[in-house]
Amino acid sequence: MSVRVRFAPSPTGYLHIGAARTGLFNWLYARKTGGKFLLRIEDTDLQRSTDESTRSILEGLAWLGLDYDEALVFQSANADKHRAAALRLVAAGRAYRDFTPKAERADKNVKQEIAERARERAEEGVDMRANPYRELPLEESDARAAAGEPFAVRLKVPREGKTHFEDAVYGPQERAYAEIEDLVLLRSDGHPLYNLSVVCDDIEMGITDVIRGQDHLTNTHKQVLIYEALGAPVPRFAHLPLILAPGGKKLSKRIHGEIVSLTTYRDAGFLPAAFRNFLALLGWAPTGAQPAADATTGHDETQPDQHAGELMSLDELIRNFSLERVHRNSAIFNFDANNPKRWTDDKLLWMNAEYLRTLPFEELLPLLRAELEATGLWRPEYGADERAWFEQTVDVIRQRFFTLKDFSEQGRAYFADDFAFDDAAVKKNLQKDARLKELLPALAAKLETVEPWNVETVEAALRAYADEAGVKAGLLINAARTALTGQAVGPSMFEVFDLLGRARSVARLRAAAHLI
RNA sequence: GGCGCAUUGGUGUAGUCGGUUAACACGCUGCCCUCUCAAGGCAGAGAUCACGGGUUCGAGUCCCGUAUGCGCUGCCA
Repeated sequence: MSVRVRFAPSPTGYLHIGAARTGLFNWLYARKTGGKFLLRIEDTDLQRSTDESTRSILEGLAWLGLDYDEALVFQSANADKHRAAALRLVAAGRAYRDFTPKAERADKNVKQEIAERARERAEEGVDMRANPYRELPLEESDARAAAGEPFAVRLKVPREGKTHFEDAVYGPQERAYAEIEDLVLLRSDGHPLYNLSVVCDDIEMGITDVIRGQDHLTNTHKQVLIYEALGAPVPRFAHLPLILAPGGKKLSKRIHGEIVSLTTYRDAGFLPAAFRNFLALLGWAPTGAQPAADATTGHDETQPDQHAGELMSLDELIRNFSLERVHRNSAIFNFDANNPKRWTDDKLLWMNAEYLRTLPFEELLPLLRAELEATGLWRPEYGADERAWFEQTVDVIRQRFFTLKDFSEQGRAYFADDFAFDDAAVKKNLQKDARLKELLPALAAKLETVEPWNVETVEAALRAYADEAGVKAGLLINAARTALTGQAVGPSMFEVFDLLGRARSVARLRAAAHLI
C-alpha cells in the first residue's frame, strides 16, 4: 500500500517551528516514498481556533515549499461522523454512556490539578473501571439517553491486557490497559474529543503512517485502542523528538514569543531553502554526516549519499531522509533573547548567509525583488535595462549579508540616495580626521576627471591623490566607504565606486564633507 | 505521585556487529589575506561520552540503579 501521511496542526496560533518541522518530516517522507502528503486543520477546539491561524499555517507551509496533495480537510466538518462513530461503539458494547454530571474545572492550573488528582487516585487505589455506568444495560442506557439525560461517551477499556505498537523512531511500545482510563470520546454536549477525531479522520483519509511530535507518544496507546474498537487497521507510528528552548525548557509561544513562529523568520529575511535545511537537521541527520567538501555524491537519484554534508538541497534532503535516522533525544533551539546578535540560532544565521551567498541569482531574484518592493527600493529597470548592473551589485554585496533584510537596510545606499549614516561609522571614518573636510571634496574633484570610470582607474586616481596630499590611502578609502554607503564596513571600496558610478560617488563625497 | 522517553564539548550532530589518540558543522580564540567587514586559508581552545555500579581482556556503544530534563496522566488539542 502506498504511503499516505498527514500534517495536522491545530489553528490556535501561528505556525510553531516545532510543528513546521513535523510538517517538513511528513512531507519529506511522502516525497521520499512516492506517497501522498495531506493536510488537515484540527479546528475542533472552536474556542481557540481562528481563521487567521489557519491562514498563517497555510502561508507558512507554502513558504517552506511544502505542497500538499488532495483537498485540505477541516476536522470540524467531520464532527457528525465522529459522533456517529462514538455511538456505534456504544451500540457495539465497546463504549458506554456515562451519565455522571460533568465536573467543572478551573481553566487555570489544569495541569497541576490533573497531576494532583492522579496522585490522589493512585494513593487511594481507585479502580479506573469502577464507573457505575460502565456495565449499565444498553436498553437502560438508550432509554435514559432518549429521555434527554446528558451523557458523555467513554471507551470501555478492557481490564486485562496491554496495547503495543512499534514506533519507527522510539521502537516497541507497550502499556498495560490498567494504566489507561476509560477515556472520554464524546463530551456531554456532543462534542467529539481529540483522540476520537484524530483516529476517525486518519482512518477516513487512509493514513498509513502517523508522523508527529513525541508529546503524543503515550496518547498513542489510547488511539490504538480506538482503532481496534473501530475495527480499523492500526497505522505505523513515528514520533519525533521535541524541540526545546535553551536550558532544555519547553519552547512555548507564551514565554518565548515570536522566536517560535515561522513567520518571524520569513519576515526577518530568511530564505525558505535555508530555513528548511536548518529545520531538517533538528532531530535528524543524514548517514555519517561529513563536511560538504567530502560529499561523495553518487548522483544516484534514489540512493542516500554516503557522506552528505549539512548543506542539502531539497532533492538531497528527500534522497537522504529516513525515519530510521531520526533520533530520540530532544533538540535545543539555541538563542539568546538578550543579545540582538544572537536573537536566533547561530547555525541558522550562518546557514542563511551561506545560502544567500551561493544561491543562483535567478533563484534569489524573486525573493530580493519582494524585499525591495516592500521597502520601496525596487525599480522596474532592475529587471530590464539595469539588470546587469543590478546583478553585479547584488553579487558584490551579498557576500557579507546574512538576511534579505540586509539588502534594504545596510545595502540601502546601493539602491537609493536617501540612506542613513551609521553613527559609529561617521565617528570612526569621517570625524576622526579633520583634514577630511577638505580632502573629500578635493578627491571628488579628482575623480570627476577620471576616464574611463572603472575599478582600476578609480583606484589609481585615489592612490595618486593620497600620495599627493600626503595621507595614507586607507584614510581616504575608509572615509569614502562611509561617505558613499553610510556604513563602516562593506565590499572592496573600488568596486563600490564602480557600482555607484561617477555622479553618485562624487556627489556623496562632497555631501559627506558636511558631516565632518 | 504513577507511567513513558531521553542524556556525546556552548549548540546541532557522527560514532554500523563493544576494540588503539571520540569525528563533523555552527559558535569561540589567534594568525594569514587586506582599504574596512565578511568570505577564504592555516592553527587552536573546548567532552574523563550526566553520575554510580556491573558484564567483558576491552564500553560512548550491553545490563542495573541514581540524578536531571521532557512528555503523558482532561468531558484540551
